Amino acid sequence: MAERITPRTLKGFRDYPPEVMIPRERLIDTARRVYRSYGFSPIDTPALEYLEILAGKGSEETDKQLYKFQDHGGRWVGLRFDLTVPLARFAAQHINELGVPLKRYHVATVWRGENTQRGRYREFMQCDFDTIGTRSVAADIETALVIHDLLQAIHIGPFTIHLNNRMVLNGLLEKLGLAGQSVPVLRALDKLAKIGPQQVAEEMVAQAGMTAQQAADVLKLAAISGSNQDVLRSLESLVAGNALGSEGVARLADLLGGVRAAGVAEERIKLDVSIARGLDYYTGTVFETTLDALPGIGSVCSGGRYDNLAELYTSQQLPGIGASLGLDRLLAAMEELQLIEKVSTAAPVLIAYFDESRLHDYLRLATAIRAAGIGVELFPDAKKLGQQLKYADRRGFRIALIAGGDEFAAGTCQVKNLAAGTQQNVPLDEGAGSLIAAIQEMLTG
RNA sequence: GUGGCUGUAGCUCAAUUGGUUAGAGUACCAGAUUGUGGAUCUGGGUGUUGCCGGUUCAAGUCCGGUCAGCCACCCCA
Repeated sequence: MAERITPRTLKGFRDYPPEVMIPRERLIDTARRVYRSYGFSPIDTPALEYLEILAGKGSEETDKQLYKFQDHGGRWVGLRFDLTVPLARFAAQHINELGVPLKRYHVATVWRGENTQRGRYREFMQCDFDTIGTRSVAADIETALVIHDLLQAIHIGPFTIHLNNRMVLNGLLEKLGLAGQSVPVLRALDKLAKIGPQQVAEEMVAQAGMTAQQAADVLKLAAISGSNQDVLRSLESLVAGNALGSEGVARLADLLGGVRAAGVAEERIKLDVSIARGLDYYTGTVFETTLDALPGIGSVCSGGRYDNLAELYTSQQLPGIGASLGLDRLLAAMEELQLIEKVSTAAPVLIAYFDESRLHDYLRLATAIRAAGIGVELFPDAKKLGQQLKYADRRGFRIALIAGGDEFAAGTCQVKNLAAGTQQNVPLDEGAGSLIAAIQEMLTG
């Protein structure tokens, strides 16, 4: 016997069986539909890019996580680790043909060679949407609305979109004479919920070179709470006299007003000065979205505004705003909330292969039902009916069609509702119209 | 990248602490009136105890390595 190769997957890489893939695709479809409804258009870019494009950001961490190698022509190449860098390159290369604003969405796989943990894999999918080429707060509002509609569309229950604006913090830092220290400050601030104000203050003193008083002043910002209007008022007085900070507060007010005008319920939106997002390229509005039922899993949709997306690749100024749906997290949440039905068939109807001499009749039936836009599977073997029904049940089919000699003689077909256990005899008329109507009624009812 | 925990059937777990042929539930397959599933009954073990090596008369059990998973740190563009 030949030596066998052990079937296995790489660390951090996953197989997706049907019952995982079906809800996954459904979620992605919903995201695409919502993105499109706002005029975002799909793009795609190569998985593999010149290493210099990907490594352009130059941070050590990036470099460590990047999958890189020499291709057959000796070129140094790497797998994309997010969709933002490819977008920047794409925009720099094509913006003159496409014009602004450029509204695109991109659903694609990315790779990071980082250490794995629950929910952190080396290959995963991102679902980004961005608006490039405008500073208008209208784009910020629209981004919030897309997040809102998306979460609404997946029926996952109440959620909260947390809003902040980097300009507020940067304005405050300017006022305190700490301009330029926003990166270490944000990094420390981001840990607030985890390690508490005391340790955050210590880290700020140690990492950002702040005095204890300055750290306390910054933490004062993070401690602001109350209704959105209360927060706005507190922020106004905190950054009073600083142009940047005041603009940030004004933009938050505009964003809030716009979202409200578009009909979003008040409780869906929360000004939250404590959210920072770890990413240091955000310069204005930042978003995080949590599920009220599962705050512990963190943000399921995050993003923000950046000043200059493509500065590494072009002299053209390309401001933008966008966000990314946390697909894996969202699916984990749906699983935990038991919103995912265990289904491993993509078609709702199974035709039992009952009578071997009737194969052509079954095929004609299937064709007619498919033509009506309904997915049908014909069981491939003329096994015992009980087994076929068991198969239908296990896979999660909704309806089984049963037709044998008796039915064909009477010119009918049995339509069986598998969940309810009920069934009815439907005449097989020309074009199977009655049958299709019965199926449709059963599927919607 | 650092440190810790774990790895037995598809899944959840057992195996008297090193003792001889690795078990149970569930799932799966076949059958129980060759036309009706989710129930019941019968039969079937489907496993290189993750992998490689070491210690020992004897290893699922102890040791080392490796691979994988989980947790914390780091980081998360």
